[in-house]
Amino acid sequence: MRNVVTKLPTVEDVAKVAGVSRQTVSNVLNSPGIVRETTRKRVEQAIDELKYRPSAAARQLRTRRSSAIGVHLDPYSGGISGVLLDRFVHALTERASERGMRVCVYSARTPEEEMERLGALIDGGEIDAAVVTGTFYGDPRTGWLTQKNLPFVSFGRPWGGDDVFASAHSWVDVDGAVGTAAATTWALANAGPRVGWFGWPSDQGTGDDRRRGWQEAMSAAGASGPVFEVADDVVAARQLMTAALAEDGLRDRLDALVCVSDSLAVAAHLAAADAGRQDLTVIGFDNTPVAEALGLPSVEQSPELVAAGALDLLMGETGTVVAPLDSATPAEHVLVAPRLVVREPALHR
Amino acid sequence: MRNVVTKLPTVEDVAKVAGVSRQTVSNVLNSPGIVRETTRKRVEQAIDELKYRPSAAARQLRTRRSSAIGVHLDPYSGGISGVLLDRFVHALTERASERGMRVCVYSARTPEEEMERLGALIDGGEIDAAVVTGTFYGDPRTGWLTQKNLPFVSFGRPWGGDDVFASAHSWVDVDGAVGTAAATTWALANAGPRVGWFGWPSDQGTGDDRRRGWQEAMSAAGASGPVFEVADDVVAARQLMTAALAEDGLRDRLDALVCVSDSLAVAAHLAAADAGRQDLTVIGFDNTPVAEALGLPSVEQSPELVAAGALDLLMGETGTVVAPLDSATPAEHVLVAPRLVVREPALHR
DNA sequence: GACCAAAACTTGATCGTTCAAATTGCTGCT
DNA sequence: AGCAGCAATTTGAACGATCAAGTTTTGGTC
Repeated sequence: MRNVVTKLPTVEDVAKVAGVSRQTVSNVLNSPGIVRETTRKRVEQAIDELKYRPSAAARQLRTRRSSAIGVHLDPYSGGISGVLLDRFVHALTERASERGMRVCVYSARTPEEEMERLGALIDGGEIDAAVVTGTFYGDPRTGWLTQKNLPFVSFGRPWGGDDVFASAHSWVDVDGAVGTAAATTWALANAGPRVGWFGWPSDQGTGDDRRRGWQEAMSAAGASGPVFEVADDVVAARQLMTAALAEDGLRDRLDALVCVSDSLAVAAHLAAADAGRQDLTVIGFDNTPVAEALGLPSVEQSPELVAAGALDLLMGETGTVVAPLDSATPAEHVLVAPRLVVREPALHR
Repeated sequence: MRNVVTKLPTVEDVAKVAGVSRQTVSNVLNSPGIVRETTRKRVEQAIDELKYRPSAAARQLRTRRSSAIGVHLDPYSGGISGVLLDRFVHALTERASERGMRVCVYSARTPEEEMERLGALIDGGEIDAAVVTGTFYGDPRTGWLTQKNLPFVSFGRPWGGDDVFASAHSWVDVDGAVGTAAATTWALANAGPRVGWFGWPSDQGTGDDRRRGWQEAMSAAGASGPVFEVADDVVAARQLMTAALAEDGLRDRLDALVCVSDSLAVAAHLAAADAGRQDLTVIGFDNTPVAEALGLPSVEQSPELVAAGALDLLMGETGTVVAPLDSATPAEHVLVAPRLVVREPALHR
């Protein structure tokens, strides 16, 4: 087979074969409704015959739409939490391609570098919208994007705003408090009344939100339990928990631990096993492969739902193009309720 | 601040400000060498002043290059192994943007669907090259891509070809055998002579390659050990290993286990602990967060090196554009040597 | 059959860049 | 001075699609 690099067919070529004009071919592709049935069939056949595919670049140049969404890949932190974002990116890619959109990923080590990268993508017309992840207290990116007038959604609430629901931009997030509340309620029912909290130091964000869920569920049940705080590091967390179980004689006065992350849950589980309390109910958050492997129950964030929500906000529930920013329509929000994945504790007795 | 959507500046605008022609501006951007120093400075200043950024679409239309690389995101399998590919995608994105390339990800559930997606990207001129991951025995994608005449690299050898090094396409891979050999040698020196293999059923690919490393290191040392095989599933693997340790009275006749994956290593570690052999040296493969969390030694694949290798093959060691396919230059290969990450076994006594 | 409105289709212009070819300016040599 | 040769710069055309504004066809009504 000769490997001839023939010129790719264009609308013009298709038009010639189908005996119509350029524009009619274009219409068959973009607004089939306005083309007569018989003509459409003829054009479609010509398209198949020539194996025609529209040139993305030409279309993009003319329409000023790229049909691409930019997504930041957070720096690989070497920990457990990265898995969640990867699932999110994955789901976003699948949903996006179902709606005729592509996903363009980029990386940056700092918010400043990220804005530089994003700026090039935006001004170069390479993306129609962006999804920013991991928003934090005082995040400069959201304001910058708003000012740039680019449609975007953040995965993560705008923490620290005066009124979260009056936020100027759209966001999707997981309702952490609902997740930890579910975990706490389940623990109270299945393990006993003495349910502790194992979390991060106060951060005005995700961590506090999750802790609130535990707190409220405990109050509602008229119960109370100890609180431990440590950074998201397995080794440090394990040491802390080992010490705590030993020192306070806490070993036998604890029925369960609700944890802010799977990292801490793993640490707590290992520390408990060291102390001869393999039976201690430890519940994680994120449902990462680690929790699965160890058989620990964990709160599942459903990044797939988050991704779908992000696209709905950008494109409307059924739309096929990114809706332009319109200061009239207010920003919207999606809060996904997570779900507790219960695992068989018998597995690791 | 009024939110005026002013027309973005074009080469023409820059040219006017700098008092030169379109083409000279273009030259400053693409071949600065042929522009006189003083002129270049003037143009660069005009660019800064207007905050000009070239339109990706227009450039792409004219040059027939998109400066984008397509990468498949494998379906999220819910397991541990996905982490490795995510690190690879991540590293690829970073390296690519250093070389002025973007990364466009896409997803597909089957090879057929993948070829469909890729076909649209290729014919639409959206990507200049592709990276395919997870090649398997009899993979239809590589031949198809070769026929499509698109530059590509596979992460993973063309398993099952007659002569791997005569392969028609470029690939990058990790030398699994070197990794397991290192693990085995280390185990022989630090744990004892009775080192077993815990792997997958024969697959004519990755798994067999890794087993070979263990086999050869054992032979070289004049040692031998038991072999266990099971699919990559923590629960099933744990059951099998628990049974094995009990039945054969193997419990006290084993010094270490070299495993084909971290999943199996975790399973083996848990089974060993159940049997009162917390001290059993268990070595994993992939160095995922799970191994890190449990403090298990593991073979690190360095997906960062793999990504760099893939780009070198596509663009040359220093190039800034994808080299066109040239049947004269033979396909090339990069084999990355993995590295054993030793962890403190004392941690989890 | 004449007329009109709506539907169906066509034509010229345009998006912003780079290629190819033409032009201008400069240097050194005879 | 004349001119070759090279460096620096400019000009017209093209990439392949869609938009906006035209023209033709269709079908219904009297």
